[in-house]
Amino acid sequence: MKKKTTIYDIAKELNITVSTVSRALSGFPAISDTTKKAVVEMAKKLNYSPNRLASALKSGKTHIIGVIVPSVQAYFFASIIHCIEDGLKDSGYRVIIYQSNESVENEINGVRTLLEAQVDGIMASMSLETQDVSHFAEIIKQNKPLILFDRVNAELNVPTVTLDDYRAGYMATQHLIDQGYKKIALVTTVHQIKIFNDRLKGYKAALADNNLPINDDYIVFGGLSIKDGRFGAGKLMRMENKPDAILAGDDFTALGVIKKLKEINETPPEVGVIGFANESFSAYITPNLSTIDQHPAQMGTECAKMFLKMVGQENPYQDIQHIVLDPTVVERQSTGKLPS
Amino acid sequence: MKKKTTIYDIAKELNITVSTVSRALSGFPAISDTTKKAVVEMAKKLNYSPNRLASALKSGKTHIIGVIVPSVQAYFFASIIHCIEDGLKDSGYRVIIYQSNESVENEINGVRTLLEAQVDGIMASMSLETQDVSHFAEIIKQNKPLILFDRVNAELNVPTVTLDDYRAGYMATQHLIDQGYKKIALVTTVHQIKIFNDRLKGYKAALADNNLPINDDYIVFGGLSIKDGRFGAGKLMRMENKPDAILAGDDFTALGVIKKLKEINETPPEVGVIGFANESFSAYITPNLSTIDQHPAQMGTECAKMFLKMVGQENPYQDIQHIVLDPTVVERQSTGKLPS
DNA sequence: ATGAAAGCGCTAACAA
DNA sequence: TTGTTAGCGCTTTCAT
Repeated sequence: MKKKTTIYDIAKELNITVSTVSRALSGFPAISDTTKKAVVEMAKKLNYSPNRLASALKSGKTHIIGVIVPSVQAYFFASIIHCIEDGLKDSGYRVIIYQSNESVENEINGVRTLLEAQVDGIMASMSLETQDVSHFAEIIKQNKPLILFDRVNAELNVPTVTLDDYRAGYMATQHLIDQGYKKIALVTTVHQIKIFNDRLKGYKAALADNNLPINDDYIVFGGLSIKDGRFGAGKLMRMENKPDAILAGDDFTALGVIKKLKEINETPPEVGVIGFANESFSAYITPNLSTIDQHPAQMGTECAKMFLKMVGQENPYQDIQHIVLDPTVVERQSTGKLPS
Repeated sequence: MKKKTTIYDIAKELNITVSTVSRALSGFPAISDTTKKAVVEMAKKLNYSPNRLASALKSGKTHIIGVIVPSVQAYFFASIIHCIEDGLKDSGYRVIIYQSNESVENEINGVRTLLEAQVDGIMASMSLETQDVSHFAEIIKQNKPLILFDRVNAELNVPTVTLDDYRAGYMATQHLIDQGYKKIALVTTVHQIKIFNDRLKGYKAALADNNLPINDDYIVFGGLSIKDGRFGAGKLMRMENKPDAILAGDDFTALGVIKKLKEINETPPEVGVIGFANESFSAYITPNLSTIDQHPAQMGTECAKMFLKMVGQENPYQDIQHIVLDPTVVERQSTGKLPS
């Protein structure tokens, strides 16, 4: 393997010094056009490719930002990442993705790995398991931008981009009520994550505002997955006073609920079902799934904008903003109750 | 922002030299247990975090490998990545993901970015647009491992992990024939990608082997997406002598086909539909979609293994292997033709 | 407009 | 077992 070309090779070839080459290559103003042109040409001729590692080591800036998400397999997170990349690419920032797979341990590892890789900032959405957030504190201590999105934590005093989850829970419940459902159950996660708590509050508030009783037996705490959805629906529908609609913690859970309901011949919209996230499949299943759109694209864009703002100031945390997006109800067949 | 702790700080504190610290931290054998323990303790006390950049610059190894995929939103690619990560993590390699979004330009950018970031190797699945592959040649020139998977290119003399796509095309077609369909159409991509050509050959071979005519009008060349599926199905079903089954280029396309067929009251399995990739939604749509499983998990695992083997040898390309996996038919409702 | 030189944090060959 | 020292490839301050 022949040695890679460095700025030294270019300098030697042109009988100038590395500093000149460095400046010519990085668009430094005080450089003659002749020199600049010669350098650029020689660089191309020698097939020069800069070593970002070296420049990062010296400058302390890698122009790489790390994004930690539970999983990239969810369309929701994939979309956010896509928009973060998009919003950042013009500024020369690259994104590297780290998946926590809903495990705190992986998440801690992720923060460490990214920090050791000297990323210029981190954006994260927490795993379901995460309670203690001290691993994130290290990022702040290093004075690097940390932005939390969707699954955030109030303890950490950092900028956030979230959905108004209280409203989301409220709207989903209200939608079911508007459609004529009266006995509305909730299948959600046991984990103490703010957004799920907020949704729960929204759910309860909507019931209360409509003078409907809050039945604790109607609230199933479990996981969020197709399997959990099946389980939750099964449990609910075996009750004596069974619900006539189910609000599921996310679309995967809602999918499990629907599958179960179909099996026991309570096919939606007979029993109403609504999910969260507007996952890509939700429009295609039968009956297709009503859901709450959480606007991942907008969320990603806002994260990117916020990051750019933070790196622009000497103290990234001098002005901590919290952006809250409005949820939207996506009305489909699964909540289209017919008048009885 | 207070300065970060370096090995110099640890050395000074302990009155030893940086080399000792470096050795103690990296598990060098010839070091006394006392020193090692003291160093590790002091490192923890000073909240030391290594700067991988510096060590990478010096050693020439970043222990990061880059993966280029068309898009992470497809479950197929997300699964591959997941298994690559899994297969590599015990060896201390980290994965960074670059999405080409099916554009050559992005792909070229991706190779450059990853190379400049000094990754230790690259795994890639090519974009639909890619014809010229010279950007990949640079990786080989640098003598870094390059592994191509799924969407590969024969020009590049590198290890590959692929599905037997000829067989996949053949099996899908044979399955439709076995189910009683006789007039089988194909909706595929215009792009000259090997795997799609192979499938086309398999499709034709299966028809020929069953003494069924090959009707060129039954082969629609377009894109691969829900929209393209709708379009292809529409075009096919408007024909005078319309097909009784459609083989779609991937599951997204198949989904579009199904939607169109339902609209025009030719709901599968009346007209048979089969896709490729076993995307996550295919089991949940109605009718649920028969498809070809391409074993992404195995593909990812093989990529990881191959990489580890390649980095272990002084010349990574001394023994170029091509791993070919066997496709599996996943039989579901969309091809469940009833005897007429 | 260009050059000289120090140094980012770490590793590793050579010495002791 | 530990220390000395020379870089890895680049940026940047201070001269010129």
